[in-house]
Amino acid sequence: MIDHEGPTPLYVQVADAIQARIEAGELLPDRPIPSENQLVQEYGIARGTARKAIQLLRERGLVVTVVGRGTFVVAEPRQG
Amino acid sequence: MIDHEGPTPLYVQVADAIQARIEAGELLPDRPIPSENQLVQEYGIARGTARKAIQLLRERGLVVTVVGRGTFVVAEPRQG
DNA sequence: CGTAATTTGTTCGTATGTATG
DNA sequence: TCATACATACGAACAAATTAC
Repeated sequence: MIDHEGPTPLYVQVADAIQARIEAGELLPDRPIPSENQLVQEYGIARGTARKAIQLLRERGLVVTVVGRGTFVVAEPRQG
Repeated sequence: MIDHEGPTPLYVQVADAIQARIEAGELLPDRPIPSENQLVQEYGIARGTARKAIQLLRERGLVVTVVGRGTFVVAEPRQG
């Protein structure tokens, strides 16, 4: 699922994978995505890599992060 | 007692130190080891580091942890 | 019964050092 | 030199379980 060798950075692959899970309806609006540590487990990556992936998703406007709580799928997947 | 500079990770040093205290009979079977906050004070470390040290001791089969109570020295230090 | 204090569990924020390409 | 990636470590906030009052 994640290619640790290929040219695409891991954090981009992980961000894309999570985005796919959101668009597939596996991860629902206002509900949390897996925690950083869970992403570390699921994808076999370092925490810093998980954080960069989540940061990418924030920049894409797909999630919001709350300290001490987690990162949540935004209610409106892009809109005004 | 704890070397904050050397190559050995702090959490390993702290785990080793606690194990030594168990083997020396300072920390007795079925009795609690110092709480995470006490370890923070005693060793001048962060709580996360104390938790990683305790996790190591659990993996070594030396202690068991109970939520809201504490971490206890196992009755049988390895046996069948 | 409710409240507070203690203790472990979980989560994100940040910084540093190391290694690789 | 820079980006990527991992490991370590400290800090802060939030949460749940237990115990004392």
